Amino acid sequence: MPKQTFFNLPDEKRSQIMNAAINEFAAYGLENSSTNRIVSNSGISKGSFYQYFEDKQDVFDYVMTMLAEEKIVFFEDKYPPKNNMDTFEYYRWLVKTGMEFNSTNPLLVQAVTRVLLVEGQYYGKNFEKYREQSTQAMKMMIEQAMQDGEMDPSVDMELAIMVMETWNNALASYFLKEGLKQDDIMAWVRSPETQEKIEKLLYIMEYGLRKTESTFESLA
Amino acid sequence: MPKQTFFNLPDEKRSQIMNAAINEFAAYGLENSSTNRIVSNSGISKGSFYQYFEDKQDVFDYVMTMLAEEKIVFFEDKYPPKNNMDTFEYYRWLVKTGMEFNSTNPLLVQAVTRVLLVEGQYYGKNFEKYREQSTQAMKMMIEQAMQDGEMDPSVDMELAIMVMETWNNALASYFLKEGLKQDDIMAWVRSPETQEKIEKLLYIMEYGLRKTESTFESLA
DNA sequence: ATACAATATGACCTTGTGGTCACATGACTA
DNA sequence: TAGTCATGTGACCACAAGGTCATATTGTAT
Repeated sequence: MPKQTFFNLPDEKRSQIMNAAINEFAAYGLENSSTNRIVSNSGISKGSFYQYFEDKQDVFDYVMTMLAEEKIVFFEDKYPPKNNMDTFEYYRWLVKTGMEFNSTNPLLVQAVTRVLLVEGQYYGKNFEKYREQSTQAMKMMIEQAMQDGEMDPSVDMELAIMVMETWNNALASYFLKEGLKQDDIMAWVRSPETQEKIEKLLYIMEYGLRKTESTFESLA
Repeated sequence: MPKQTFFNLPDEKRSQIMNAAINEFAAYGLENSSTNRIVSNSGISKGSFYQYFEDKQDVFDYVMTMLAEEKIVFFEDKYPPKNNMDTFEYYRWLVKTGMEFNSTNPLLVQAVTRVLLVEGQYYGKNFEKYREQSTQAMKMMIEQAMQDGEMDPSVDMELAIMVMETWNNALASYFLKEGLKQDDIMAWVRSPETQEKIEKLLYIMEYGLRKTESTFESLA
């Protein structure tokens, strides 16, 4: 956690510093980030930096906290369009709403994703609590789906989690790779083309690549 | 490419150097690797290093070349168990044989995977040719599957490639995360447990997570 | 044995890093 | 006005990085 001095700062200065940090982490990750650059890009002195934070890990932890808090606020007043949804339908809603959230602060998402996934910190000890939290949520969803007879029972829990984590990561990567090119990222996410792409991907997750009786019909 | 002096070296010394380099890249990636450590771990002097290589990118390029060459040699005398295989069956064979190859030199695989996927160099210019090569191979496989009516035609080419790349990466990550813990990695790959796990994963890729009429039966 | 080219060496260079600290500034109190 | 204390500052530190180069060593041909 940052020191008290940091929280005593005027809002504008605080967000200047955090913006510089987020930019740095998004561009360089945690290991290759430079406190010198963060300092010079946020217009504070080296000495001040160390009066606000313990070290750069401390800054990054706070970036993670910011993301978590913003996500909670964002989802607070979002509810699925209807009750008693099919689990897969619910997951589709989650994915789409998650993408809308990502659009509200893509750099923040990129910074965290880069460090957790790309730098592999996700499986380190520092982030165990976040990981367990998200795994737990997926577990509940999968159990629900199995109870309701929606999910193939020959797929065991461990495997199902791996599959869903894989898709979550793939979707996040897709969002960052394509989305960050756009001028208006939210418009891009909401466009019929992107929506159909997501639908199709999730359709493949549900029904697989192989041709069977049931076949995807454009939902556009 | 390394300089001629490097290829003049006795075999043992050459492989000492390359082993040190592979260990370094596997542990630290390319950006965070240290020529100083490579030098001291391979028992040569700093000066010699720069008489063999331009810089560390040069070393890594050669690591890539080694992997490609070893892979070609390995696959040279491996043929699918039967002709006229279903494309998905062929892909399953490819994945399993690929895992056997990975077991023959897991550190080399880890070094390259770490830099390409984890460090994101895969999408940079340096590796365009490797990427296009593998994309091309997948494209051919998918086209074949579509022609034969095996693959869902509502899945367009771009999407199918993304799905298969996603699974290739996920399988590679799984192999590195679990396999490197094992004493005898080849035995682990060939064990019925691992084989069934792969079968199940590929089954999900084919048929999806949702419960339908056809359901996975243990193949053990 | 001599001469010459190829190879090997590590001290040294610059640059950037994370981190410290003696001091300057400024706001608030007595 | 004088004193106090939180905040701000940048020169400075030790260290590791990638890379260079004058010199030492080795191998080979005559």
